[in-house]
Amino acid sequence: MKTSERILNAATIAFGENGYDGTSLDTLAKELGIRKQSILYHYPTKEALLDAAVFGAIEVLATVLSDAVRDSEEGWDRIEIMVRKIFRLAIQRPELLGLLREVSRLGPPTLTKAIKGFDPLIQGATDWLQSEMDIGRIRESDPYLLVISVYSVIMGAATEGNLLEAIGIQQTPRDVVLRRKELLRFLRSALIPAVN
Amino acid sequence: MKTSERILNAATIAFGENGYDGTSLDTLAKELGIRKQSILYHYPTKEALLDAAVFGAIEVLATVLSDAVRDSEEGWDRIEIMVRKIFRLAIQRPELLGLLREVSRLGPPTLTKAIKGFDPLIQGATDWLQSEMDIGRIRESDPYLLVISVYSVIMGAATEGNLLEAIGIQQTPRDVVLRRKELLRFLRSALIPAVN
DNA sequence: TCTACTTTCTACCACTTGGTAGGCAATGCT
DNA sequence: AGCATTGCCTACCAAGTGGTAGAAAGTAGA
Repeated sequence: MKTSERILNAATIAFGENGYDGTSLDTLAKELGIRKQSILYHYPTKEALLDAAVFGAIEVLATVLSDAVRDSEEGWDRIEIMVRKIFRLAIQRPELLGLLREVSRLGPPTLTKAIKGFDPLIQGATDWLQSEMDIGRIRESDPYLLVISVYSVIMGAATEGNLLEAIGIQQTPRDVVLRRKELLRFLRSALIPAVN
Repeated sequence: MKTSERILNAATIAFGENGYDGTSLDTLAKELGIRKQSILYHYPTKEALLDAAVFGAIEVLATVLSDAVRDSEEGWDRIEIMVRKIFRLAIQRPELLGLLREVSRLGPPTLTKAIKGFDPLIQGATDWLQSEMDIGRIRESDPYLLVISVYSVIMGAATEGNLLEAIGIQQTPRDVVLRRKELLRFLRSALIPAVN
């Protein structure tokens, strides 16, 4: 793997797990077995490195989600597949979601750029939700707010593994499946119109 | 107000908004119009200051919630009042929830202590949920996992104000009410058994 | 007034931070 | 061969980090 990619991967993990301020270029370099100046050669500043990591994370997320859209039927089925894919991402690469959460805490200017990258995703989801509402497959409400709500719910559920671990609850794969199931039931009953 | 209290308040806000690593004792002192050494007189280390801030935040949250329990009827009504109180807290003192989220990212040893402080709250909520399930007012499921899920959902919803702000959505009080309403409907349909 | 205690301060310190300047080997192009 | 470019390095720096030592200033009791 190219050095610049190795740096980006390590940075994504470090920023996602320890936060931006909690990550120093020196320790990052030490992990990679190189000097800090090599990092600064590929990414001129620490902030540029952060931006690159965030951009990469958004790209991965966008790919995962658009794959989900492509592979899935309409209606509830699509939401279910999306949740499954995001959960898999949260297990396999928890640092990605951690990084996105970190960005939302850091605020501008990084958050502003990140939002820009997210916009097509949000726009697409909003439009789709609206059309689903129009044909009555999803309950009527403000689609934009709904996207944000569902986003934060999924985000919270997918990243609550840390918490459980700290409390001392074993996180067997089976437990993860259970939690995902719980969330899906949760989302389903909240989104699907009552069948009267 | 006593100096030690002023320090604690400022620290809670700073840690909650900028994170632990993003807050330096020097800037904290400058905000307060004192020297860093005065902070270190009242709190011997930075970590001790963090612990004190976290303890205070948990205490406030515990007070708010136990007030909610005292003031409310049983069943769904109680959950609704709790959500309202937490939302009010998220608006009036967003740094408290931010701090708790930060702690869960920092991990041990601070998180371990925080969990200990939280334990009575979780225990009480779990027992109560179990009893509600027993009499059929809330759907059957693992009460412990449910507490964690509801916690992260509320946390996500209550702190998503940052996100919305960054996206550029106006956050009028009316919008907050709308989002809270949405969340309540969400929780309600997920928790209350279907009335067949 | 003398004394003991609390609180805040100045003066430092060792260490880490992100970043600059420039050297040096490898690579590839002419 | 000559030469520019790429990639990683050593050497260094100014600013900031949490923390120590101890002086100075207030405060209260005898």
